[in-house]
This record gives sequence, C-alpha cells and structure tokens, in this order.
Amino acid sequence: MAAMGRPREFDAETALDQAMEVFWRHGYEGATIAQLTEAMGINPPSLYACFGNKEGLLKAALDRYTKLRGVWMDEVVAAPTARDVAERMLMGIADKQTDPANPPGCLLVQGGIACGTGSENVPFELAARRSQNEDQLRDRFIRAKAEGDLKPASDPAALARYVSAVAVGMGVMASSGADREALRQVASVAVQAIEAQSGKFPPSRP
Amino acid sequence: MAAMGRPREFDAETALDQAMEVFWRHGYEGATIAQLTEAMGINPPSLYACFGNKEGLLKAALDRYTKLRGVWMDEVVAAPTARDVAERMLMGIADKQTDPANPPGCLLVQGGIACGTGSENVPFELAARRSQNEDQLRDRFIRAKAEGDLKPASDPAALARYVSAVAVGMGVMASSGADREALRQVASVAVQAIEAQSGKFPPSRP
DNA sequence: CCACATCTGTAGTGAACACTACATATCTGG
DNA sequence: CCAGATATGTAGTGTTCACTACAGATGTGG
Repeated sequence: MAAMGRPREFDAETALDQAMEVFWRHGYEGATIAQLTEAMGINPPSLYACFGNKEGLLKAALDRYTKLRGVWMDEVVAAPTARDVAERMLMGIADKQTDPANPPGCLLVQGGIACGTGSENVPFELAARRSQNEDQLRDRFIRAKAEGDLKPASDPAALARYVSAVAVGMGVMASSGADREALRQVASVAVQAIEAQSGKFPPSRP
Repeated sequence: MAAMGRPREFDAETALDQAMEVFWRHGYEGATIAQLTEAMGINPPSLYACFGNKEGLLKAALDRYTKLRGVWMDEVVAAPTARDVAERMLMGIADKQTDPANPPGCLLVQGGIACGTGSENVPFELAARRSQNEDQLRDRFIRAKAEGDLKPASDPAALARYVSAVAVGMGVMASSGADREALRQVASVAVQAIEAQSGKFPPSRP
C-alpha cells in the first residue's frame, strides 16, 4: 500500500559495534555524538533516525554487549562445579578485560557509574544488566547447592553477589591499567572464597 | 612589605566538603560548576581564585577525602592479623558506603571511571589514590607474612590487590542501590579467601 | 513515469558548559 | 587616611554539546 522509501546505506550491527567501543572507552557522558558518528561512519540524522537519541543508542549497544556476553556466560555456568564456575568466570574476565581487541575493562562499568543531570537513569540501566549476570550466577549456585557441591549452609545469592562484585572490581582495575597477570592473581585469590564453601555433600532430594 | 588584601569570606575546608559531596554523587563530568558553587555557597570567581579550575577542585576534594580515609585505614591495618585486617576493612566499607550521611559508594570510584576528552587524567588521578590504599594493605600483608600470620607461599601483593578489587566492586554495588546487608554478605564471603591463606606459621627470622 | 516514503548530507539551532572581565568591596602596611 | 593587594558579585565570554530543519537522493507501488 505504501512505498518503502530509500533503504539505509549502513549496517546497523556493524555501526553498533563501533558505538559500543566508543561508549566503552569514554563512558556515556564522555562519548560525544561527533565521536560516535565518526566511528560509526554515518551522520547525525542517520543515527537519530535509527536509534532515537544518544540514550537509545547506548541501550542498543548494551543489548548487543549483553547478548555477546550471554553466550559466554552460558559456557561459564556449564562448568561442572560452583568452584569451576567461579574460576572460569573470573579467569575469563581477567583475559577479556585485558584483551587488546577491546577497550580495557567492562562496558557495564565503564559506561557510566555516576552521571549528571539528564542522564540519571544510565547508571541504573547498567546496574540492571549487571544484575542479570548476578541472577544467572545465583541460579547456578542454587543448583550447585542442591547437588551437594556447595555447603548446605552456604548462601547462593551471597556467593553470586560476591563473584559479581569481584568481577566489577576487576573491571575498574583493568580500565586503570592493571595487566592480565594482576587480574589473574585477583581471580585466583577470589576463587578460594568459593572453594571454602565447596566440597562434596549429600545432595538434597529432588 | 605588601598589603594582604581582602580576606576570604568562606571556609575552604567546609566548602571543600560540599564540593566533595557533589563530585561523589554526580562524578567529575556530571558535576557542574553551577552545582558546585551553589553547594559551596560561593560564586564562580571565588572557586577559581581558590582552586584554580574544576580539576584543581577535584584534586583538593580527593586530598581531603583520602586524608579522612587515611586515619580510618590506619585503624584498619592496626588489626592483629591479616584476616582481621581484611574483615575490618571490608565490613567497615560495607557500613561506610551505605552511610546515609554520605552519597552511596566511594568517591574514588564515583568520581569518574571513564571520562571524555579534556578529562582523560581524572581516572588516573582516582586510580593513583586507590593504589595508595592498596600499597598500605600490601605492606600490612607483608608484615603478616613475616609474622607467620599468612602462609609462607602467599603473595601479599596479590592479596592486597584482591581486597582492593572487592572494595571497589562493593562501591559500585553500593552506588547502584545495594543495601548494607548485601554488602556485608559480600565482605563476609570475601574474607574467607584471606582466611584460606591464614594460619599460624613459624615467623620468618628478623 | 509519477506520487510517496524513507534515508542522507549540509548546515545549522538553542542550551548548557567551564571559565573570566570588570567594577566594587574589604583588608594590611605605612 | 592612603596605596596596594586580594576577594566578591554581576554579568557576561567563546566553545561545545545533543539534536534537527531542510533539501536532495534513492527506493517502492501503481
């Protein structure tokens, strides 16, 4: 019934990857539309037509980031024990956050911990995504406890929060120049707290 | 030999406390001169005459912050064992970062993890202050190891980095709404990694 | 080929920003 | 009381920001 109009000349996902990198490196407030459009290879009107506004672009970038991380997290929670889950996650983070292919640290931290007037919900947006990871981890630890892999007295939610906190702390350290070896040491120590809750206990009945 | 001029009508330390709170809540880039001057109860020319520029004001606020934290850290490292040092520090942080008298989280994190063009050295400035804490912790753990309080095979620098990372992670969680109990649980789990390195070993000879 | 719809590039818009010129006010030293 | 020095309040400065008006380009359906 209606004509379809001129088709878009850029690939949205590719452009989003470039935007993600800019937000990752400079944070939400530190990233300017000029930097974003240049990295994406488009002009401002194309950006606004496609993503609404700067915050919409951030959300799209966060969606893409968490989607990519999601497949990795699935591998993480596939580890056989709670201890191995923690180790695989934290060691993997040590590597990922110092991978020269990406900006250092984690977009969910670098994106914006504190923001000014007009961007107050950006930190909430990031926190919500982080808590998704934490929930996934918690569910895995609940299972580990049921399987007798964690102490009956252990608190899966607290353990997940702990691993999450360590991951965030590592992200901040990575962004301020910590090298891979330093982060691996942190991960190695951190895993010992999970080890202290681990063992082989009679599984709770199904 | 020269006249002294009109005396300043505000107290620099009091004004700095107010500025500190604004940076703490909104971050370096999110805090505007208008917000700062209003909180400090002065006008822009007074601010610039006294602190040079916005970054100078931040540095002064950081100095004040770390000075106040310094006396607390002295109490922390005065704990008798490495494990107690870690517990006192992380539990204290859980309380401090959720103290309604201050903005949530930690100024050394909230201040600015990622910044835009023209403020690139702000994150470095914060990282430098954080590493002061880490160094103090490391020195204390070196002593603990010498006293036979930590395993001979333990790495004090790695342990200090670990505690530091947990503290930063807790700060981020606090700023995104985690309550005191949640942070205490994180601290409680985190201490167990230090416990795993603790015991009573023959002290190395003086 | 034409009406219509959507994209693209140029060139801006008003608003908010960090910062400051300037006149005035308040001190000290002589 | 006067000269020099520094602080203060008013009222801006130029710059940069997110965002957009508009005209031309490129597609689809009839």
